[in-house]
Amino acid sequence: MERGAIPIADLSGGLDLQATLESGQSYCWRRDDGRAYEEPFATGGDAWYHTVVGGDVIRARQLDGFLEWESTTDADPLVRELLRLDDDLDAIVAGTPDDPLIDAAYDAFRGMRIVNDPAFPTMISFICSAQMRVERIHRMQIALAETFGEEINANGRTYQAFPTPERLAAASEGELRELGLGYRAPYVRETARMIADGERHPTEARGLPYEEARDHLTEFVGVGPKVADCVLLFSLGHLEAVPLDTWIQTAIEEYYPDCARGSYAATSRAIRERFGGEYAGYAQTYVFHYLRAGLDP
DNA sequence: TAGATACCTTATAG
DNA sequence: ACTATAAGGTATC
Repeated sequence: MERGAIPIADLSGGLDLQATLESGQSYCWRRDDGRAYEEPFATGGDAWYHTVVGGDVIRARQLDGFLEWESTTDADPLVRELLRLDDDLDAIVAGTPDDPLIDAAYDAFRGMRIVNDPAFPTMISFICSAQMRVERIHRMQIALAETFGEEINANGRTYQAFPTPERLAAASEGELRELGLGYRAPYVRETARMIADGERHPTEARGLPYEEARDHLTEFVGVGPKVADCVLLFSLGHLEAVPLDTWIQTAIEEYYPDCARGSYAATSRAIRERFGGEYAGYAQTYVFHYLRAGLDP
């Protein structure tokens, strides 16, 4: 295993690894201790987490001002990329419009970063997220990896990669339902098949203008505008995407009623503008986590 | 094109 | 114990 330590003092805006990984934006990392992410998130800010990317295992934890990592490869650049450590978070916060709710959320969890997860696992996990609680979404992804994922042995431990599109496409609907996916099972299967067959791929949305990118992603089965926004924000670098989930919808009614426009597309445009445009997704993720933690007055 | 409804499964509230 | 309700929505009509 190779190792490294990234000084957090060098990162604009700092880092809160636990908030980053346990705030419900990423389902690609697991705690080494096997603890499920509790609501709103588990205690223990110095826990080890691990993920598998491209056949390599990466472990990471935050301790004493450093982000420590261990990996089967030289993971320094990969860790920076996956956790968007080079985002100028101070500048992003400074550039966000003054707003009591956003300010409070930024103050509460400063250092939380938007993740940059691989596209396929992100798309599947957010298809699974429909009408689900965060902790259960995690368990579903773990079940998928343990059932259909390739095993990787590293440093005397076995890890499971997230399944390939081909493997999930080959699973039966019944097998997926047995893992607790419910009505999402055929969505996962069909979207996996579309990708495995090369009909289209989520990463094609990376270079498109935001709304075109969102429309592109909704071609996948089980992917509506909300899930598309999650994939754009947490995997494809569209930091202006603001997923309109139940928490944000409620916040719009309560704090930004003038942004409620009836349709998803129109409300999306209004709230993106209110949240500062280019980096509106950062504000969304902080507000989401803040509301879910029950910190709003 | 906007609006209503069904949908798996689990956890929690009453 | 038992029913109602809601959980990071989407597809269908």
